[in-house]
Amino acid sequence: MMMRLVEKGGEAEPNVFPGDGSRGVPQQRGAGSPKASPLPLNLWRENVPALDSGSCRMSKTECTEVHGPHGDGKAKLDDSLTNIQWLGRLSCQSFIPYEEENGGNAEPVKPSRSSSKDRPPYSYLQIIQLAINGTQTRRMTLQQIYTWVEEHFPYYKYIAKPGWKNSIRHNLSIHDIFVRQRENNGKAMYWTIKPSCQSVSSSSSKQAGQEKDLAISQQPGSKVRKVKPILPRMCSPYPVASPVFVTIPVLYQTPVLSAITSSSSRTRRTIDTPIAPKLPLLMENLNSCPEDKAKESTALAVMEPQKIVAKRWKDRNHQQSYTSRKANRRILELNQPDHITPGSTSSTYTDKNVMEPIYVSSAGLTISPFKTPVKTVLVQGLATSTPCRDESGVVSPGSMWASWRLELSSPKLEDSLLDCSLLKSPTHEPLQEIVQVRRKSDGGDRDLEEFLGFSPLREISSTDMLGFDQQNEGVAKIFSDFSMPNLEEAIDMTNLSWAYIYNRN
Amino acid sequence: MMMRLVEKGGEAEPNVFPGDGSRGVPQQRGAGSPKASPLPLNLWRENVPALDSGSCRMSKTECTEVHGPHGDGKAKLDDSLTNIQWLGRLSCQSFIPYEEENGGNAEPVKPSRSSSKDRPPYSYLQIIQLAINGTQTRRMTLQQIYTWVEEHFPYYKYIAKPGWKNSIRHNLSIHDIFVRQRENNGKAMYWTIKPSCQSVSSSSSKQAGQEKDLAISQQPGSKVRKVKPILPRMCSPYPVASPVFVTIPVLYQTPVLSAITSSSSRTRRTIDTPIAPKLPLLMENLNSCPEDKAKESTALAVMEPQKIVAKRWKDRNHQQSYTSRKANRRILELNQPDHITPGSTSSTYTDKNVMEPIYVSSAGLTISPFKTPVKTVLVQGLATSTPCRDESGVVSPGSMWASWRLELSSPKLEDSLLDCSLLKSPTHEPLQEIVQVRRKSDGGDRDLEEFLGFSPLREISSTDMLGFDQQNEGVAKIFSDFSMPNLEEAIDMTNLSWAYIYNRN
DNA sequence: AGACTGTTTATAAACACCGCA
DNA sequence: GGTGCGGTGTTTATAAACAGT
Ligand SMILES: [Mg+2]
Ligand SMILES: [Mg+2]
Repeated sequence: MMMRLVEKGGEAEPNVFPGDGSRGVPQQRGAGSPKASPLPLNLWRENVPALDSGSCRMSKTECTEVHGPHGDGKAKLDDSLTNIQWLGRLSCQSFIPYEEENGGNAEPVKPSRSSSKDRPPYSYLQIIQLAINGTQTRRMTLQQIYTWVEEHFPYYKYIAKPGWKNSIRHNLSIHDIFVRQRENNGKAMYWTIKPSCQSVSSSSSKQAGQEKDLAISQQPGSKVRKVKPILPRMCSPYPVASPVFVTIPVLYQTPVLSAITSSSSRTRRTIDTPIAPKLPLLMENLNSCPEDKAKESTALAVMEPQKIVAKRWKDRNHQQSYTSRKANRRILELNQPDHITPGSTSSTYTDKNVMEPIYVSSAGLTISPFKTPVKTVLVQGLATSTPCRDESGVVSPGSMWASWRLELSSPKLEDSLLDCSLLKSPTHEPLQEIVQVRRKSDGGDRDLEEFLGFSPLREISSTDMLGFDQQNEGVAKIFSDFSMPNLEEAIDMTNLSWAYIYNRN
Repeated sequence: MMMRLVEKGGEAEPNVFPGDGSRGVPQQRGAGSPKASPLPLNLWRENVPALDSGSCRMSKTECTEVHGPHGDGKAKLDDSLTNIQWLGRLSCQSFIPYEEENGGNAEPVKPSRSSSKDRPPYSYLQIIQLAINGTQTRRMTLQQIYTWVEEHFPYYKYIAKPGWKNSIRHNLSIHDIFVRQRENNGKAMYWTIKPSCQSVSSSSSKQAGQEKDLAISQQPGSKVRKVKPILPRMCSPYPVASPVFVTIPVLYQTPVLSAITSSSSRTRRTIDTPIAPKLPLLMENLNSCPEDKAKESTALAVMEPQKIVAKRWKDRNHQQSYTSRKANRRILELNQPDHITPGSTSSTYTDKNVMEPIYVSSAGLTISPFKTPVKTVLVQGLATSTPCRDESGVVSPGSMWASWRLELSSPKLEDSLLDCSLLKSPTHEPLQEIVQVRRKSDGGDRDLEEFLGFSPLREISSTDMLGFDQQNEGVAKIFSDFSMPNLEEAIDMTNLSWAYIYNRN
């Protein structure tokens, strides 16, 4: 009797991690009914496959629709004795008490938290962008995305429930920055990233669902599974960065759209959101990173969980709650200057031309797909080509996340060029960008640096184009559809440079 | 000891249905831990509050953050003995076997399936549109939306878990057709519907999650809770309709964007999606519905579940699977004509000027917020002012859904006027619309009619504006932001009429 | 300080469509 | 040619985290 596993839409089961010692050991299924407990017992599979094996009685014939790791969609109906895909079946899941995870007695099979089998701190949105941007052609089939993810994040290959592929497809579908394209002559469908959205969305990373088990684990007396280490959401989109050294430009902000948006003074979001002026890319002020370095690895910024940062801040400030508005504002003030009109002489943000590494997206554009205003954030710059301190053994909160630096092959720069001059507003005014640069080690920042353990990096982020309030993605849609130059028109960007941000008024 | 219920983000508990007999009867909590079972036991609360009471031992002090039905946000910390909000606590949920629900012994407290306490067959997207469009000003605060929903759909007031408010907010946020506006002078935030999207999305209704329990219930030997009666997704957006009598226009379809989209012949979606030409609203060819009727009640189309339709079709065609492509295509061909170029003489869809009721959105525009192409669908027209047959007692599949006709106060027509002339493409070509009209009782339709039990209604649906492939919403965003006339500029639409769809070529 | 409001992500699921065997 | 099935893509529901008001 062959029964089909409808679970997870017939998605493939995760693979067995090589050298895990768990190969062939069936996973436990808890106390419920063996196959179809009406209760979704767990949201995450255990970090350690086959951690507890013993009471799992899943019959092999129950899983006929599993296939291999880099499934080409052809491995079907493998019910031979060598089929061990079902080993990691999600319902065969152990319930490790929360304390046990943090407890001293390290179980032998349990990998360290900084192991690469941990869940990466990137959202699906980011992961897909990383995948697609990691290719030369900047396009990928769905299967290629699957493969890339599995190869770069073993978590999805070995640990995650098969539903992660559903999530990949879901994210491809709902995010408009991902556009389906059909191969010129062939039949294959490729997923691409809209040129106008060429940046990793960066709210690194998921703030949702990541700790849905935490509340449960905090219930007294309840034995709960582990919380997957996913970083909480950070505020700022952070582009897929290649380090570029520029002279820090003046921080200007132009009230370009005050007439268009005509928002009342209460709509803080519209008003405070920096408007993106047209950013001229000139050569004078840029020390481009050596091309080989840029090509060798495009590092992605790694951030610490907000809670860790907040806790440190809290500890340092004597029980000051990290939810304190004042503290938050203090941090944000460092990151996001007030609205500065061109005429105003805000001494805090006057121009200081210092050579500093700045991370920009390869396109030099960061169009946020989100409605929340782009904020500069406390980010540890990791994209420098200098080798980072190796955290051998000790798993500090900082190093835990530092291990998630991605080694990505740098995409061809010319592939990502955006001809910004074609971006026009309906009133035929050229779009503008504002680049925010957070200054370093200035006054109160020192506190922050010390408490953070690193120097907050300057950051460039261009925000909502033309300030369409919360609908900037619509702008991107339109203009990308109409005004975007062909990707085939390769333009050498390696010699482009950032100029001073200018105020066109 | 006061503990805060984090469940559902502190959302209010549902109220007790008046005359339910369940007032004051605590809900059951199953066998798990009383308050915080780590397992999300149920996705839906039982249809019948306090259906099984006995083992619930939830203490009153556990629920301090519940507030009243039409919560004004002020009813907090009501832990008096009169507080019975916790009666319906979601975890106090009974597990009624699937058969028991359909079984003969009707439990006294269980309402009939066609009761208004059943879950309405509308998605949140639709519900919110219904709510907002039901007001004169076409805007609502969040609380007003809550209240409207509770008043119009008792399910949400008495049955649904408090998470439904979260879903409302979620839907307001993710759907770009909902735009936040601040009151001119005041502080209140209002939710509005973008004028360019003035239609009820009408994929009536949810196809997701609606039957997530069905698969479980089909597991042999597993006792499962009931399946909430939510209609599966229909294909076609169907506008919030006021019946308007027009002469059926010619079915034209203009390949306006063939140059712009430049999609290969494989991208079926792009090619087959009708392009929306500019729709001139003239007076000659329209017999507007009497205003009083239109004002009295704007009915929404009620559709039958797709599965029911499909089953009937299947039964009628002797075991022909409803998944048969041929059958499906047969149906779809009736609904969606092939791409008709202006020059082509498609005799199937030539003009027949017959007076027929057509349901159009008050704005005369139906811009789909979806990527899937708009398809006309088998829809039972219920928006006529003639009283519909009352289904007293008997719950037929058809009448079950017919009971969900909404009695909505007709919104002011002048509020929804769209000045289409201002919709311009970036190439300054006026946008065009195509109106699809399905013809009635023509040839093969007779089969369909008979098997359906009603005459499929003609339907007007303009589709993707300018054919931005799957990104029409972006277009709407832009143009609504830039070119939409003020809503304050009231223009009398009651005398407007439909003209023949014309091909500007 | 806390409640309410709004945004984003994760996850599961239903289902349509399509290509292929 | 038909047909069934699996892969792909879209949409909805729900829960949750968390930021903003
Ligand atoms: Mg997409
Ligand atoms: Mg919205």
